[in-house]
Amino acid sequence: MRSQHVTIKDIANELGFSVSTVSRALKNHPDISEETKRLVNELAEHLRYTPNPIALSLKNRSSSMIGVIVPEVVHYFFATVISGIEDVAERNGYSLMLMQSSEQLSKEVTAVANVMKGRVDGVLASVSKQTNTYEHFQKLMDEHIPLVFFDRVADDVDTTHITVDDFGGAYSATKHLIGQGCKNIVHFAGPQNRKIFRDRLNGYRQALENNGLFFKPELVVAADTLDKGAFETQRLLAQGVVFDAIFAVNDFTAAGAMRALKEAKKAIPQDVALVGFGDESITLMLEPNFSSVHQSGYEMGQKAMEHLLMQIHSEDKLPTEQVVLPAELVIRESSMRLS
Amino acid sequence: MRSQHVTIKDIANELGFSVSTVSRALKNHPDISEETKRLVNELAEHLRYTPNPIALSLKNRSSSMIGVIVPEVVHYFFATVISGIEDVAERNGYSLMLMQSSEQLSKEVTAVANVMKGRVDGVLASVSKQTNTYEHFQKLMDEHIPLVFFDRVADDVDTTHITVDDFGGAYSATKHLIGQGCKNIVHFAGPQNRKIFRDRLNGYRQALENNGLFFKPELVVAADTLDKGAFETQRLLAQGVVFDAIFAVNDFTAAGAMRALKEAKKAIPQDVALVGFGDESITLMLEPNFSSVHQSGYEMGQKAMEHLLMQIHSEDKLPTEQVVLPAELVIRESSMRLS
DNA sequence: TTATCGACCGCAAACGATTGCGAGAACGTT
DNA sequence: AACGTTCTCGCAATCGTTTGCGGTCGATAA
Repeated sequence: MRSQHVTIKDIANELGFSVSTVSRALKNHPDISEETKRLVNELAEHLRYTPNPIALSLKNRSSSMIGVIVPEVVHYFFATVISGIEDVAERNGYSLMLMQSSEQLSKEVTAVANVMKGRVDGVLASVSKQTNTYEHFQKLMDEHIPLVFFDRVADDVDTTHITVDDFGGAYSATKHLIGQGCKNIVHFAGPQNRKIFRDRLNGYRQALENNGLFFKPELVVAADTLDKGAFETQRLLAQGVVFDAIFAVNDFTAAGAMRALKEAKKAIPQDVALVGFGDESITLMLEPNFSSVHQSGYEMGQKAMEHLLMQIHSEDKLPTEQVVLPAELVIRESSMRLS
Repeated sequence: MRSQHVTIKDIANELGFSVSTVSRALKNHPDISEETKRLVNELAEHLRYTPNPIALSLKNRSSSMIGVIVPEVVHYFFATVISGIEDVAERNGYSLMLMQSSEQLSKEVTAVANVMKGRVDGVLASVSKQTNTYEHFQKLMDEHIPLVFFDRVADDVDTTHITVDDFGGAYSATKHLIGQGCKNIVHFAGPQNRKIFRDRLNGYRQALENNGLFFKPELVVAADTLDKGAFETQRLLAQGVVFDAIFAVNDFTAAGAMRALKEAKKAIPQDVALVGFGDESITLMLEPNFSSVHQSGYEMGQKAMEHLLMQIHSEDKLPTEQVVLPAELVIRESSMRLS
């Protein structure tokens, strides 16, 4: 059961004009007399006429819809990005078509196919952890559908990327810990097939080497969840590995580490200082509040949408840009050893 | 710059058939010879023809799009709901058009207006905290656009609601605290213009009265954020109000209360037991882990979408349903006084 | 030979809106 | 009186697809 929308034709019939006259009257076209415009506009108002956007889409070959493909909506960071996208889109008269890949390549491919049928004017995407081929995105490019990647980018596809300065954020976090007198800094690292996680590791490493410390492979541990963070921290302590700081690839891992440290009666930050990445809300919920590298998903979403709009509105292909948003270290109790 | 999609007409011209023949051939219509079908399908495949969904929308007066209106995407609960909606929608060939009201009535009205122009086949909505009039939703109903509310429902609008058993959840949380020996249970309550918050308060009250305790208005405090939870807890302590448990309307408020209690050196749960609502991830991140009423947003999203699909596919208006999902208390350290 | 009948395919309208072009009326200009 | 203008408005094509109705052609039956 669908609603019966009032159309231009309804107005035309009622008034005895042709649809073209009504259309022009509504757009204030000079060819139409004031009297006719008045009649048409009054009736349109009375009938609550609104133009059918689907018909307009067909005519104009543009839908005012933006396809958004994210790995998971439930990740706080992605949720903030979506929020930023939505705000800019809404302000510019665009709507969002949301699809999630659930970190699966197959669903990502489906989503891209969906989007390629011509439903959308452009696409914003962040690739799934599973993605190792970029053909589907390349097809999008081949069809000349504007595409902008954010956060998790497809390195091979030649289009605009919006990322945060993972390297710089990791660098300043590590440097900060060194400044606090830490000598043996553990890094809980994420999967190295993703550039963002490699960058964080590299930033950590570079900061060590630039500040008179050695990079010790045994202090780099694969851990990117709360449970792994707790488990690996316990393991390090049990194995008697000497360390006085932990820089975690994300806040959940840091939270896990904190739990294990507390259980082992280690003082934070005196025995072990702690810095996370992401500056999620839990940094303020745990005690001590812990330091983290702030990355604004909201801002990323805004920037991504703005760049996409520029591409959509431009006549010819714009040069691709690599936008890197600053990642700012927020220092809190968990890493303040000096006063 | 838009892509040049291949259309049925392209195939028709290439092969020298009319568009009608091509259309029928693609749909395996009996009027078309096998030979023609083969030619058409081969060329369609070769040209990677995909039907233009916008043209189909216009023709069929249905867009296969569902409008989703939520207060905030960044709330974990809503993110899980969206995830549930998306899964069911995707499985049924529907796409999501996402809009957020940012808890503002004005943006909610805009979103509804957007959706009413005929872009969508149905709407799923959860109303903003600010919303106190339901005219905009009523208009949707008047236009016969299928509408299902979830979580925060508009009581006045006669349509299907999907909620969790807020009353039951609050009841069992409170009863549990009483069972643990608590005599003076504080309730941090949400805005009472929302039914869900009223229900939680009522569940709390009913549990008290059914279990031999008096309902004391001074123990009900308006607080629904982390900061307010912390602040009001401090205030209660400072004013010397006697209480041995807190049941908070959501987990963030509970987290705030926990912080204030820790600062005041109150033992949890010995001095004050604590139960939240929502079972968000922080319940496991804080120490002690705190009890909470679990509500499955994912399931709610699925149910909402399923009910909406039923309405969309039905010829005539279905009777409205009030679906109440169970809210299950998850007991953790923060409220286990007896062993 | 003619009527009948499948088999196969095209015309055109329709969905709702836009727009180039042309047409009719009224008016003024030589 | 003949012509040119200006003001208003309608026709019809277009966007991509579907579908009722009709038309053509060859074959078979009468």
